[in-house]
Amino acid sequence: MSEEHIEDLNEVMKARRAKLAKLQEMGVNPFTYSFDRSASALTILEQFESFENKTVTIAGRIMSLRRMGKASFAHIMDVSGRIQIYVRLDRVGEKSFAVFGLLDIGDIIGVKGTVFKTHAGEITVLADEVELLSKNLHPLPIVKERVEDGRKITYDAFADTELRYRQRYIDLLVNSQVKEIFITRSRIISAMRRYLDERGYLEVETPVLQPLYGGAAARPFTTHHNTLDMTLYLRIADELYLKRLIVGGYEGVYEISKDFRNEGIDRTHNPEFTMMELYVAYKDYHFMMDLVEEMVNFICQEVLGTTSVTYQGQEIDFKAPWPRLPMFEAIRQYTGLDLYAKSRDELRRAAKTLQVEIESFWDGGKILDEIVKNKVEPNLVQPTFLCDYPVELSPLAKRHRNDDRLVERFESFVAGREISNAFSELNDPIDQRQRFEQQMTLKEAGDEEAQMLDEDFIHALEIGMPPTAGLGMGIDRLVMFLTDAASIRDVIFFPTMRPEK
RNA sequence: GAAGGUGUAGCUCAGCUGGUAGAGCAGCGGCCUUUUAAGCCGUUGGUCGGGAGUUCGAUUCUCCCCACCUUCACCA
Repeated sequence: MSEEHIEDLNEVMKARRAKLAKLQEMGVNPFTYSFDRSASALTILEQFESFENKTVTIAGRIMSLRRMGKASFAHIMDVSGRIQIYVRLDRVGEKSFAVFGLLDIGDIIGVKGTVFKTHAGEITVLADEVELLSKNLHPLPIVKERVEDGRKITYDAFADTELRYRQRYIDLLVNSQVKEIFITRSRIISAMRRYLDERGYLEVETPVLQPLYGGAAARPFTTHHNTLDMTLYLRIADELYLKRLIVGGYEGVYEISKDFRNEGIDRTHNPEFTMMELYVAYKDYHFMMDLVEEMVNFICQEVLGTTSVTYQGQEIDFKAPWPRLPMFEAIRQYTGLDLYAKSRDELRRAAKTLQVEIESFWDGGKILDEIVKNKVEPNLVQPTFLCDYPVELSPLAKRHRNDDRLVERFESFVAGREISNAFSELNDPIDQRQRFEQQMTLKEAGDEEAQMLDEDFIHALEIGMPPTAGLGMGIDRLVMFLTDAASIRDVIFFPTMRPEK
């Protein structure tokens, strides 16, 4: 603060500081300690009849200011909303009115006054006392709104996406719908917790820093521990640790946490994102499909009061049950080709026919995955379970009870995007070792996302894991669907950005 | 990683084929005691993302760099 160069500040900021100095000369502390409130803006607006002509104390940030000589109107905003205040010289006295004259949009104030309705019909607090609580020194974007024919028209919206993400605190202040999105996000997560807690699942925490990463196909972030002098990875998934807890005797555990994947950024991917993983003993993937449907329905009802939403112009209904579409049937349906039990070369030809680009080192599973990604997934607009994946794609999933080529796995899709991934967990340690070894082969062949062999995890399986169903659900994407957000950055407070130079 | 787009006052934007910048809002001064995108009068404010080049002269043309957006690639 002492290093601040006043001469570098622009005119507006200089004016703010001049006012700050003036206020201090007048004996006003511009950064106070606390303030007792008796009501929020919203409760006064909603319960006007019981507040009319009563005294209230409220606090909030000045968001608009209309001075008219010896009287002023302003809107102040607290977490619940905005309410107008009316400050008159003859009511607050000369000193207070002079202090009020030095206030700006962006200042945080406390007001004691009487609730009434103006001639124009707006519920307003007629101030008896106004107290500055925190001075604004950097001007806020001024966003003005007008209601015409019931529609809200916004003038000079704070719309620069880069600034909105970098300075989210401003975005939250001036774009009211942004605050709503994040409140909805919170409610979604808390509804999910409630659903899981009510069913007796135990919320747990497992390591973020891991000597071996696993549980998903992804490139990790690497870091280093000084004292141990060892490389550690930021987790790409919780899976292998949560399954160790099932081995340890818990019968239902879940974790809601950040995972980190060192990959591209676009509107559905952020390097750190929130994942919910759940493992339930003695259950299989059929149980997990039922659970996903039911849990998402529960969340929709709790948060939105309905299961149908509009996402980017598309009507989507989460109402259970969702279709359960075996992968090879889906491929038949959307490409006309039957790719079941085809050789790698046959799959290559199919990819070529379908104009799906593939890499030379890919095995049959990976080629299939690419075909599904391009030809099937975009069609899955309404919530759908795509199930029964080829075994090569799922090194941690259990073989299908009726088909050795497949695993008991499903992913759920909405608007062409995956929101969950689950399977009957592989608990045969011998099979698991072979799958890991196959992954190692892929890794050597150049697949950077192939998984690493985790001896301790196999050791755990050798101790014995009950049959278990496991689930991973991307929270950010779920939030996107329920808030109609086009970009993952709209549902993450502080998305990863390059630093400003 | 590739292609395209954008970057001008605190905010939202305008600036045609090069002549060193404008508007509205905000700010500042004045008038105004039920206004509300308050109004009226006056006024301040910009290394035109950064750097280099071409030119008598660059916000405008060229090149490099930076950030963001979109699409693709990659990725759940």
